[in-house]
Amino acid sequence: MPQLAMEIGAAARVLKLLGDPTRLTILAILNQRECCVCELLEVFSTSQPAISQHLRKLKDAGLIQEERRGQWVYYSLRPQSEYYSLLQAVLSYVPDQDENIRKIEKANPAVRCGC
Amino acid sequence: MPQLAMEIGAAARVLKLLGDPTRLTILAILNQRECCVCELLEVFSTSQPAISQHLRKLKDAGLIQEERRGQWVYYSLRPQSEYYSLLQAVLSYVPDQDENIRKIEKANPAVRCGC
DNA sequence: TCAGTATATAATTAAATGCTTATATAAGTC
DNA sequence: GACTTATATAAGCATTTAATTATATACTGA
Repeated sequence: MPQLAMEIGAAARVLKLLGDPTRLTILAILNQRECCVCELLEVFSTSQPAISQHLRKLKDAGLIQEERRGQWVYYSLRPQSEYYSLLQAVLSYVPDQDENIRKIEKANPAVRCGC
Repeated sequence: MPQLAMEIGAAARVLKLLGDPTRLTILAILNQRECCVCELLEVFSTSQPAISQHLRKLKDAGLIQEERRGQWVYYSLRPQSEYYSLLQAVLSYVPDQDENIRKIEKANPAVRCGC
């Protein structure tokens, strides 16, 4: 069902953000599970600053939110976003990220010591 | 309802095409009515080659199709596209283009003589 | 306070993007 | 065939984008 119509320029701006494979994958992952940066790093073969910069763009657009917990910063989707349902609609066309999440959980980078 | 999952890189490529305000508007217009290039030109304050170049990208991606009729080339959405339902989902969040279509019909550039 | 880990920011660069102008192609009219 | 209209293509250019490397900041724990 269509939502409230948004300005077309604003929609294009959001879609442009989604139109990058790294960002789209980040969003698809965050749609299944919040993650910190070092967890997302496990998924991509790119540098940490590159991921941080993508996250910043998504945050600036209000699509995601961050929450610091100790030394980690956890990112999650921001359901209050005006574009949340557009995002959900798009993500429903994207494959689930179980594989990538398995990769994250296997590496388990956010916990260094199991003592 | 989610469709068959598509490759995430392919989805990003399509979304990148949608992430331009001119192209997104073109698609929203074509979703309501087929148009030739000179009709689309009425809507945007940009050059004819710019519009043709956007149309070519959309055609290369299989999102639209062209049909020549005399000196005019009419463009329309391509429902057979693998991405048609993603496109429809996105367009449902975009305002209707009645205003732009009125502009086209008022100018009526594809017919020069009413005799 | 120092060392280590997590993350962000800044500066630089290469590549991609979208526009413009100029020109080519195609069809229609006389 | 010459002229006009519609559209496409090519070349050039300015801007944007996404990456990299280097560095700064924030937190943790000894």
